[in-house]
Amino acid sequence: MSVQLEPVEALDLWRRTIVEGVRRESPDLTTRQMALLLMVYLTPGPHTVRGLAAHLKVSKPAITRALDKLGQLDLVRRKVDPQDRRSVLVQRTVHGSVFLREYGDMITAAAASAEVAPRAA
Amino acid sequence: MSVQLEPVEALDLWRRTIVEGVRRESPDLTTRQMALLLMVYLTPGPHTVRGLAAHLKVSKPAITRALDKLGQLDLVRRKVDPQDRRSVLVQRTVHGSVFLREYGDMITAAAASAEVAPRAA
DNA sequence: AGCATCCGTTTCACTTGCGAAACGGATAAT
DNA sequence: ATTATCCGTTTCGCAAGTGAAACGGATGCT
Repeated sequence: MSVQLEPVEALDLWRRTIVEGVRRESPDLTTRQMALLLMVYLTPGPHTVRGLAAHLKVSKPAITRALDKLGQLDLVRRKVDPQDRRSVLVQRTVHGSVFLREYGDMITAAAASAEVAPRAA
Repeated sequence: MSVQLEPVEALDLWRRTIVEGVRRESPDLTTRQMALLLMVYLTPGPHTVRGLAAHLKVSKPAITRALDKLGQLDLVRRKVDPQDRRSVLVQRTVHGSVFLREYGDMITAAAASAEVAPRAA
C-alpha cells in the first residue's frame, strides 16, 4: 500500500530516480514519450492515437512520432483496429513490460536508499 | 517516513505525476534539466558546472545550456566563485524553491489519489 | 452513389538539444 | 615571466521534437 509521502521526501525520491535515469542514458526517452509509455501499460485500453493525444493534451502528430520512437525501441506496437480500420490500437510488448518492470525496480531502489540515508537539505 | 513502495505502485505514482506534468505543459523542462534542478536544490552544495556534469555523466556544454534555460526561467542563478574566478557556482532562487515545492505537492497529490482509486492493470 | 466526416500520417518551417572541438580568461607551476 | 593547466562558454554541424496544415484512406450519412 501507499504512504502519506511528504513533499520533500517525494521530491528526493524523484531526484534519485531521474538522476539515475540520466546517468544510465537508458533509452533516452522524452518526458512525453515516457508519459505515453506509462499510459499504455498502466491504464485500461484500448489506446488510440486520438485518445492518447486528448488525454495528454498534445497534438496528434506528437503521438505519432512518439509511437515511431517507442516502436523502433520495441517498447510498443501498432495494430490497425479490425473494427474500424481508420483507428490504430497501441499494444504492449514483452520488451516493454520488462523495461517498465526494471524502471519500477529502479524507483523502489531509490526509495530504499533514501530510507537509510536521509537527504541533506 | 518512506515506505516499501512496490514496483507497480511506484510506476503508477510515476505515471500520474508525469502525465499531470505533460498536461500542464508547465515550464516544459527536459529530463536533464529537471535532474539538474533537483540536484541543485536537494543536494548539498556548492555546485559547479564540472561537478554537475560529472555527477550526471553529461558534457559540460549540456550543463551550460541547461543553466541558460533554468536561469532564464529564474529557477536558478549563476555566481562566479570569489575563491576561484574560473568556477561558477549555481545558486537557488526563491522562484525555484516555490516551483519545486509545488512539484512536490503534485507528486503527493498523485500518491493520495492512487490510494483511493487503485490502478486498473 | 455521392458527399461529409473522422482517423492517423506526412509535410513544412521552426525551435531546441546534443557532443566535439576550439576559445578566452583565471590560476598553478617552473 | 613564461608556460601549462583548469574552468565555463561559444561555436559548429547535426539529430530530434514541435504544431499547423494538408493528405489519403476508411466510415457514416443521405
